[in-house]
Amino acid sequence: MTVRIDDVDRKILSELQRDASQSLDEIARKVGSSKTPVWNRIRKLRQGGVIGRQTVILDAESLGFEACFFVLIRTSEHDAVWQASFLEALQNRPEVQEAHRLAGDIDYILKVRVKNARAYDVFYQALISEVRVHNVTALLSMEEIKSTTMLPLED
Amino acid sequence: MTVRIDDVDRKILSELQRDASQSLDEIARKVGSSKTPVWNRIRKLRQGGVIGRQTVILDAESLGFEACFFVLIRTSEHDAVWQASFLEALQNRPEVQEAHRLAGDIDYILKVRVKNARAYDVFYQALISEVRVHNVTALLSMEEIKSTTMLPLED
DNA sequence: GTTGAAAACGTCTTTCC
DNA sequence: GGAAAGACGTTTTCAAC
Repeated sequence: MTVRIDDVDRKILSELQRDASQSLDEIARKVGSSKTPVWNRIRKLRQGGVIGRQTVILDAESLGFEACFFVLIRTSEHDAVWQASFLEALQNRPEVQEAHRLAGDIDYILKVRVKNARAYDVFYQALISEVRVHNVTALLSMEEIKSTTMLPLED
Repeated sequence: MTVRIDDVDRKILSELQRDASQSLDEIARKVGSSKTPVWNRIRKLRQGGVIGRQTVILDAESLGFEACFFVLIRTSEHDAVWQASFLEALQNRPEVQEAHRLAGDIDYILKVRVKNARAYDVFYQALISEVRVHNVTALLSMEEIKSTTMLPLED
């Protein structure tokens, strides 16, 4: 169930990720087409799951989220039950913004956004009491140099 | 120049990050207010930089971005010139979705989204030819368990 | 600070080429 | 598949309370 994506689709997606508040007319002009075909393509891409949530990016600092940690996790348990409970714990914690299962030596990496170091400790204590992990390393971000959700669609 | 944010603002922001395509009426109803005041608050939050870009989240896999790496970087150079050139290199590379300067042992972490392992190698070779780095470790994501830009505003 | 109304604008559908 | 047009809803402004 894969959607076929051509160059015009890619241009539309590129515009939408740059600024999702643009009007159809504006997008149509930029991609060299007109309202109806652009609208049909967007609908197709939405239905195909290529276009997901429409959202606004908020400024974390203004809202008091002043600490960001990358957490490297090693575990000794690799069975399905453990994995399911770990996964659920991550999904339920809103401070976890990203979670990836990794290849190699380190098993998981998390990106955790919290108000301050104390809030991270609360998170950490809660997590290790819920699921067994072998080894945890927290990397504290001093400065967010770059942060984007944009995919580079124009090659 | 900090914007004061109250509970109503937080509810509005929360709704906007959940679904930025909602109408003013809908948001107003949910936060227990009406169109005009909600509109004025949103404008204030936008001007104050609390609300940033409005975007759509695209499905990386559908678009052929099948590899995601977290890159841990150690450097021996810490002078301002080196840092500026490193920063610029990261800003100019669209495959770098996140870049943080860290406290401690590891100096930087990047999140790099590419089409495949070969594309990562191209990126890596280009980066180390542009700026001197002491040590680089790449962590390959096998599975994106969670990925969100939402901040937990309701405490 | 809220309400309500009006004008401008955008979306989505339908019809025709 | 694309253009045009229309019905409908939304945004934005403004005047009154």
